[in-house]
Amino acid sequence: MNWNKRGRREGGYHHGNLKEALMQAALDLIAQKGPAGFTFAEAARSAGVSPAAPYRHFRDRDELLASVAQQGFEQFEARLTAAWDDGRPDTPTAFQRVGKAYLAFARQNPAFYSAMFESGLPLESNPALLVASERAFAIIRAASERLAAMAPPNVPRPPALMMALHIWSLSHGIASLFARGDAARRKLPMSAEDLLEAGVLIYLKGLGFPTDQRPAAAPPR
Amino acid sequence: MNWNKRGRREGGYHHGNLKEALMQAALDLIAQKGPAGFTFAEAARSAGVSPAAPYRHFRDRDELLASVAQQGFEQFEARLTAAWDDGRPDTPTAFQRVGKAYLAFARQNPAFYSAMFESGLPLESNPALLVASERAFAIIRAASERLAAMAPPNVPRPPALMMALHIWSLSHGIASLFARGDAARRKLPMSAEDLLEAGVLIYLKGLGFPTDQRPAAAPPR
DNA sequence: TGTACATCAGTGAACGCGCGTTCACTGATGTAC
DNA sequence: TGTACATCAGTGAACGCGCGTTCACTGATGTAC
Repeated sequence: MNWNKRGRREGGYHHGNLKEALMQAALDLIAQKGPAGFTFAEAARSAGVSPAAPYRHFRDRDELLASVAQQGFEQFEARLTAAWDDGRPDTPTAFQRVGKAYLAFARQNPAFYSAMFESGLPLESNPALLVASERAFAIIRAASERLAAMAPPNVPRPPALMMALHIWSLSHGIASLFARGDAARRKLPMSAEDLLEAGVLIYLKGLGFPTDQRPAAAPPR
Repeated sequence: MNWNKRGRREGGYHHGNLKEALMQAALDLIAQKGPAGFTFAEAARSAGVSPAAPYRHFRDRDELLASVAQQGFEQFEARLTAAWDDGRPDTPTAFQRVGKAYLAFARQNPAFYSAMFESGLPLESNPALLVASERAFAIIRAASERLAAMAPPNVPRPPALMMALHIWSLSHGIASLFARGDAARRKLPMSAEDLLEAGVLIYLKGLGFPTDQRPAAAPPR
């Protein structure tokens, strides 16, 4: 196969890697000009193929965009999973790390982020996209389950799903407003990470968790 | 002036209301097809004028989009102000009502919402837009100030700016994920309003506010 | 191991279309006197 | 009150352009035997 690292073919008739190359091209174009600013034809051009070639791999522009968004969710899930690290070294530390990973992803992958959350793709008509998105959320939910299980005995055990939705929403709001990687980012008198960490700490305190989140013993499996 | 309620002129040479009519047309088109899916030419057509007419009022498509976003922020501010109602009948009630108004705006005005937050307009190059956006945020901030002033004497008084940023982010996250008025809305096993209210209550509890937020006396002016 | 052949993944030319933009123009409106 | 005139806010025709899409085609690849 004669294609190089950038996904540009070098001379052969067959590209060999066109689907990936088109998605990468779309991503680059989204990064430059927003989700609105990429066209099928331009993606083909920047992958070095004729304008008819993409039709072998995607029905239309929207299908390409949906593939990009789906790949984004998969990478997002992988990042969250890595950040969670199955709750090591302790649940509260790992929990906060997941939130940081959320912000880091938004900051480092603005094109993915807007394809995933701001491209207007309807989730109903993209079941694969919905599944990928739910898998990413499942990481936050699993982390919340583990944290909820750690609630002190004297307080009512918080519903993990609600916790997860609150944390997701807070992270998403901060990411969208203050930690986005593009020109629409709003200025903030502190780091987005600090804002999120403080918010999560206050929220957990409100649920009855002790202020010092470091447990004496290892968290329950 | 011979133009009717829909902003369509009825026969005269001069439209008389074209600027407003173009913004309304853009809003309708955004509602139908997302911020990406409207063109200068189409806005002109649906306002009933020639494709050259918009140039008398807007330099280009982006300037029209920015005007729409700015008008959106102004209406948003008005809604938040009305919801806040200067803290009546009491600060905590009014505070929660502001959050609800955030969600209601997102739900009822998806076109404005996406023009304001998801159109990728850089805030740096649109000072008027930034100002309009900050005015809307100022309502949340003023409400937070008043609430922070009500903190019980035995707890450290919370920084109102941080509070405002947390509430804004949480509201924005919930609105963007679960209360949007378009097809990208995610399903939720409860109402977005309930999710937000619960989140705010837990957050305020974490700051040391009493669980029952109704004060015995009227809040301080 | 070679060969014939089916299939895959691309080409490139062509098309109709709508967009953005410019231009000289003109009808309507407002105002100075 | 009338009139002349400047200005405003539109027209409509024209243009070049790039996009989406189709089509018959063809080079490359894989596989049956």
